[in-house]
Amino acid sequence: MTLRTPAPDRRRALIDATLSIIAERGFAETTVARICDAAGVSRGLISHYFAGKEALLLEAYRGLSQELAAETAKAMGDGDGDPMSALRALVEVSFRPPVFEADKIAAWLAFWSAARGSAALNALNRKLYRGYRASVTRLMAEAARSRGLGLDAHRAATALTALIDGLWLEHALDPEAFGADQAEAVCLDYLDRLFQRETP
Amino acid sequence: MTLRTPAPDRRRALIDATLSIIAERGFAETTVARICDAAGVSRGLISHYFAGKEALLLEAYRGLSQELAAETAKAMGDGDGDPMSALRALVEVSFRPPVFEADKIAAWLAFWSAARGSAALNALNRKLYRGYRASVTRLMAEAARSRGLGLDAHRAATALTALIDGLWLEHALDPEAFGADQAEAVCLDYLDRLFQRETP
DNA sequence: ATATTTTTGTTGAACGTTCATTCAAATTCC
DNA sequence: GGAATTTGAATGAACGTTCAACAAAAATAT
Repeated sequence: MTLRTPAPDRRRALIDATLSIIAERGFAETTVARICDAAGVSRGLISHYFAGKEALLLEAYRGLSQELAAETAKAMGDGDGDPMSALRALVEVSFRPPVFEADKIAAWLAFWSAARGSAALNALNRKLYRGYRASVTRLMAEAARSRGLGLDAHRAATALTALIDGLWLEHALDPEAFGADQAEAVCLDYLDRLFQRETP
Repeated sequence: MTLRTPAPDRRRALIDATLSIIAERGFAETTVARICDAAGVSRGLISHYFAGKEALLLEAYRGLSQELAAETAKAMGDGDGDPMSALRALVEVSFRPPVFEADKIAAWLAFWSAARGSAALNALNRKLYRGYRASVTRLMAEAARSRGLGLDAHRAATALTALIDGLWLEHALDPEAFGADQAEAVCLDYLDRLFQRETP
C-alpha cells in the first residue's frame, strides 16, 4: 500500500522538453542545455537516461509519430467501416488538433530535414511512411472496388499523402497563406474527384 | 584589348560550394570550413565577400530559387499559350532535370527547415511562394474559363503547389518509394481530374 | 619601358564562444 | 547501508569571426 508522490518521470520530461524546444526554436538551436532547462533537470541527466543527444532526438521522433499513428487509428476506427469514410477521417485528423498544431507541425518539418543527415532517423522515417502509405493504398483500393471504379490505388495513395505533407509544409512556412480549414477542404475535394463516376 | 585570365569568381564559387555542401551533408554540417575547402579558398575569405555565414546562406537560397524561376518561366513560355499547357509544362519542369535533381531537392528541404529559424530566409521564402502561388492561381482560372468550367482557382493552385512540394519532400526522404516519373504522373492525373467535364 | 605607390584580393593563425559529454561527488529512496 | 538517481563543474572539440600580414594587380610616376 505504498502511497507516495510518484517519482517524476525524467525520461518523459526530457522527451517532451525536446519536442517543445524543436518546435519553438528549430533543430539548430535545440541544445542539451536548453532541453535540460526546459525539463527542469541538470545537464548531466541526459546521459543517464539516453545514450546521448541523438538517441534522445530519435526517441522524441518516435513519440511524435506514435501519437500521430494513435490518433489516426482512433479516428479511422470510429467510422462506419466504409473505406471512403476512413479516408475522410484520415484527412480530418491531419488538419485538426491534436495532430495539426503549430508546434507539432514545426517539429515534423525539423525532423524531415534532420532525417537526411541521421541514418537512424532516416531508417525510422522510411519504415513509418511505408506503413502509412500501404494502409492508405489499401483504403483506396477498397473504396474504389466498393464503388465499382477503376483506380490506380498506389498512385492515389501517393497523391493523398504527398498532398497532406505538402500542405503541412507550406502552412508551417507561411501560416497566413491558407488556414487548416482550407487545407482540409483541398484534400476532401481531391477525394471527391477521385471517387466521382469516371465515365458517365 | 585586355586579354587576361579572368579573375576567378570567388563569390560564385562560395555560393556553389554552399549549395553542394548543404545538399550532401545537410544544414547542420554545413560549416564555414567545409564550404571554403570545397570552394578551394581560405576560411577568412567568406567575410570578404559576405557579411557572414548567414548572408552567404541567404544568397545561396536566392540563387537556387532563381534557377527554378528561370526554368519554370522558360518551359511555360515554350508552350502554345494555352493555360492548360502551361500547367502541364510547370509539372514537367518540376520533376525533370535540371530542377529535379537529388542534390537540389535536398537543398530545398534543408532551406525549408532553416527558414523557420531565420527571419531573413523566412521572409524571402514567403515572397517567393506567394508569387508562385499567384501565377498558378491565374493559370487555373484561365484554364477553367477557357473550358467553361466552374473551378475554385485558389484552391486548385494551393493543391497543385502542395502536391509538388509534398512529392519533392517524400522523394527526398525515400527515393525508392516512387520515381520522378510516377510523381509527374500523379500531378498530371490531378490536372486531368480538375479539367474534366464536371457535370456531364 | 621601368620603377614606385596604391588598391584590391587573399591568407591562416588566433580568439572567444558554444557545444555534448564525462565523472566524482552529493542526494534521495528503499 | 546500499543502490539508484541527480548534480554541476571540468574537459576538449568544433564553430564563426577577426585581423595583421602577405601577394597580386592596377595605377601612377619617372
